[in-house]
Amino acid sequence: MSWSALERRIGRLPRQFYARPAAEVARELLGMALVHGRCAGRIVEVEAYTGLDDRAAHAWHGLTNRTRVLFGPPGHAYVYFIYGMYYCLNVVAEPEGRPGCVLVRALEPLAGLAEMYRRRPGARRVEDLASGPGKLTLAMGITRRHNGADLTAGPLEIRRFLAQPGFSIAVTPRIGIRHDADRPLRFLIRGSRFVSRQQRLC
DNA sequence: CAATAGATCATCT
DNA sequence: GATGATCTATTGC
Repeated sequence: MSWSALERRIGRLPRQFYARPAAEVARELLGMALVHGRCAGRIVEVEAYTGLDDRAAHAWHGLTNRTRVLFGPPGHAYVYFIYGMYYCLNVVAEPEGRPGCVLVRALEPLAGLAEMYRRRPGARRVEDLASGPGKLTLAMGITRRHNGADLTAGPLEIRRFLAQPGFSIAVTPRIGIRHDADRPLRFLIRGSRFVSRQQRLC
């Protein structure tokens, strides 16, 4: 196999992967590997936020200091602080100027488990390490320093990995929002033990 | 099991 | 000054 063919199968996702509608990017991020330092996890749950037409999206109010990176080029991290305590990691989607994004909600830990347990003292089982948006940023050591980070170059990466087992995708409404709460924009790997909540189909 | 309270602060009204 | 894309511990059945 040529190097570029191998890259396409196991390499870091290129910017054009992200320059598509948020729901499409969300769906395709399932099964990819999020990597930071020695820690890595398989993405098993995501939510799409479609931008200006989505009352649940931060970008719904338009461009502010906080939402600036959402309006920037795709393939960057949007990390925000919530409930005075937790960080949430999003991936900026859509072409530049359109603020769609994907919230990464749960990971199946793959590597660096000892480090993850150290950062998540409350976790008793592997399933507790990164089964929620706030948990996974803790486990992976992601903070506001990563806001705006380029996922196609730099320490935080998303990679395709070889030997991806087949899986099917479940779709449900998004979790923890008030507005636009019925849109089917949450995507999970069906049957995964590592998702934030058991699936409610729609 | 399910339901609920409390922690705690950046952001925007 | 209110709110929020959460998590954990605790209470109650």
